[in-house]
Amino acid sequence: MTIKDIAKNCGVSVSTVSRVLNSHPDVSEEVRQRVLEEVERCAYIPNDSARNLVKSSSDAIGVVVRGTENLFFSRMLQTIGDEITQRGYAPVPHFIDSEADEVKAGAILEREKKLRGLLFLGGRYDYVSTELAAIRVPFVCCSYTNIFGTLNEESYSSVSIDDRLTACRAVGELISRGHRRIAAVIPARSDRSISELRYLGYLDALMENGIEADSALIEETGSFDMRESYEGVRRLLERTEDFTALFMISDTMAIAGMKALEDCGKHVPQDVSVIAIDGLNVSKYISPTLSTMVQPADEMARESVQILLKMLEDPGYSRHIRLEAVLREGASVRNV
Amino acid sequence: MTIKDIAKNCGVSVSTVSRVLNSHPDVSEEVRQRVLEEVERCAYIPNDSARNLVKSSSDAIGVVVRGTENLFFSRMLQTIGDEITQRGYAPVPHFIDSEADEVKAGAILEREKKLRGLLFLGGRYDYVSTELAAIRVPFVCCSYTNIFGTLNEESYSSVSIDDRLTACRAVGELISRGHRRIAAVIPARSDRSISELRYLGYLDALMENGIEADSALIEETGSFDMRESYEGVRRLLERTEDFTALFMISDTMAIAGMKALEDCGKHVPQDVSVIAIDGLNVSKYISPTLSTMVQPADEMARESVQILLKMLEDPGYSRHIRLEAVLREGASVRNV
DNA sequence: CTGAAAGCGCTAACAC
DNA sequence: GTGTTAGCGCTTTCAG
Repeated sequence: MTIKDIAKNCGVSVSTVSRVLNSHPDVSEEVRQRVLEEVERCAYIPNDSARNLVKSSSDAIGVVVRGTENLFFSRMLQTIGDEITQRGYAPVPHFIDSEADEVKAGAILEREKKLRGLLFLGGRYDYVSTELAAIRVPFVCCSYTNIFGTLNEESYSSVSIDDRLTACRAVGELISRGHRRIAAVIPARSDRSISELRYLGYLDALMENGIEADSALIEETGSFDMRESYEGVRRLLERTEDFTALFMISDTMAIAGMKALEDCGKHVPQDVSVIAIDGLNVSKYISPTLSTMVQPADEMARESVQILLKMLEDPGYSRHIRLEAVLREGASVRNV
Repeated sequence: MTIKDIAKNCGVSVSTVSRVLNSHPDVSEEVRQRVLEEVERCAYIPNDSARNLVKSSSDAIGVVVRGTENLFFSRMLQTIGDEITQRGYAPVPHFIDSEADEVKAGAILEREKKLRGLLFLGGRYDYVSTELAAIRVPFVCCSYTNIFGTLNEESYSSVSIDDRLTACRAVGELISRGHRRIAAVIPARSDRSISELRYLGYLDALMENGIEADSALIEETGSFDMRESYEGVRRLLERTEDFTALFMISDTMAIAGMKALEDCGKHVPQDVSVIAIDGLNVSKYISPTLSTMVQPADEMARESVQILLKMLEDPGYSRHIRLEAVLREGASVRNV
């Protein structure tokens, strides 16, 4: 069933059917009705590949979301979609695996949908410019930066929190509450990515306050997985109990970590204070509620779209914005 | 940059380039190398729309995932993808909003990617056959059923738990532990969907055990949202404290509900026992751990793929499988 | 082994 | 208002 069949069945030409399908004005009401009925009757659906192929441009903006389990991203996607629509463009969301190559996915999407621009929700922190050659439209890295890469700053935009600074503030909060022995459970010390950045922020805070980092207080987990976080905290506890606070680099890790503490007889926050980064919704509904640095998801989403649209108008425009994560105080931290 | 440009730059024809790109054997090694280098140099990416358009068939199986925030689905998608790949087909995942029309999305995807079959992860429970006319390939409803609809059983397959029975078992568990006053907080009593089914299961359990349903113990929330669940439980508590157990129809709702109980001074499970359905990972990491009926995600995923593949081989084949959800005991239920 | 050419289904000039 | 037609970028016969 193609547009030809519909045309034939209605006794009109394909262009007329095409006009009806695309709500062009130059069609008599009578013909429009006839075509619409036939389309309905046949449950005809236009072939999108053919449409995209012939279209020379569009008002489409691709949104590549990396990691389908990331609640943080799916929430932002909502705002981004609304914002794009409201500005007269059409969002084209595309989910990929958290291990997948977002640049490649973006490049394919760009050609397929004739995109005007791209928004990446999550991606690598270490692009080099040659691999970005495949992307020929303006793009914004949303919620991450290219701090470990060598990209020319003018060639793209980014909107995110300052991960290192935020981690530093989180740990600083613990220190200001009197904690000195602060453990950290992290996926990796040097993944050239978010884990490394937040770990560096942890070190910064210690340094700033004249506290010596103790490697016995640092445990690596290999991933952001809850099970691994749980086990990481248990390993930490087996090695030493000599700490009063625990810094976790994500909310989900913190939730699993708190459970490990409880299971080992350590009460939060009486025995151990816990602080994290992200500000997920669920963190408000656990006991005790988690103290966490909230990423301004909505603002991040809106800023990203705004910047991208400005890049479309004005080639050469680019911005790198660091938004502030603010502490949402829960009940997981106490003064010592 | 199209296949033509590559061909021209290499001094060969487009068909030769196409052959190289699709790893056909009939190309001299020398030419293959030349083409590959040029492709690399130009960061050329074939246009997928054009490919899909010209392709007459494929080994692609569409997986329409409804609801991007559903952790349960993203976990199943992994297994489904692996299983499809292993069987020699190619999974084409496609995420849509939880409010979106999965049938339409599936139909579009089917034509665009020339799918052999479709797998729906989440969808409406009340299809009528006319709206399914748009789908011309075998499909399996995964994790839900068409119990409120009028679809011909032979025209499709489904794999899911028996929601009503599972709810009945969950509440039955509470009753067997001595509870008689059992409250329920649900999105809706009659949404022709999962909420209604699980609510009916709740009523079944009461009925079977000669307990009269008390509408004062039932609170509707309007959605599965955590905030709404939290507020629902608070409303319930304001109205009555005369219950010893609480049935929540999903894990996330239960987590928020437990928080509401705690915030109102009700300890779980000392004052109120809580049980739910789903078996999310996170439910193992909250305090107290949640007692919940676990949906066999992996088995569901694998069965779905298996059935779909059989439907491809044997048109006319169809199955409707109800898998069993098993209780994962947490610490949220006590005997009274 | 390689090239020429016929479409895949659709849109958008361009005629009438 | 409506029809005709030239591609969009690619794969795939069919010749050579």
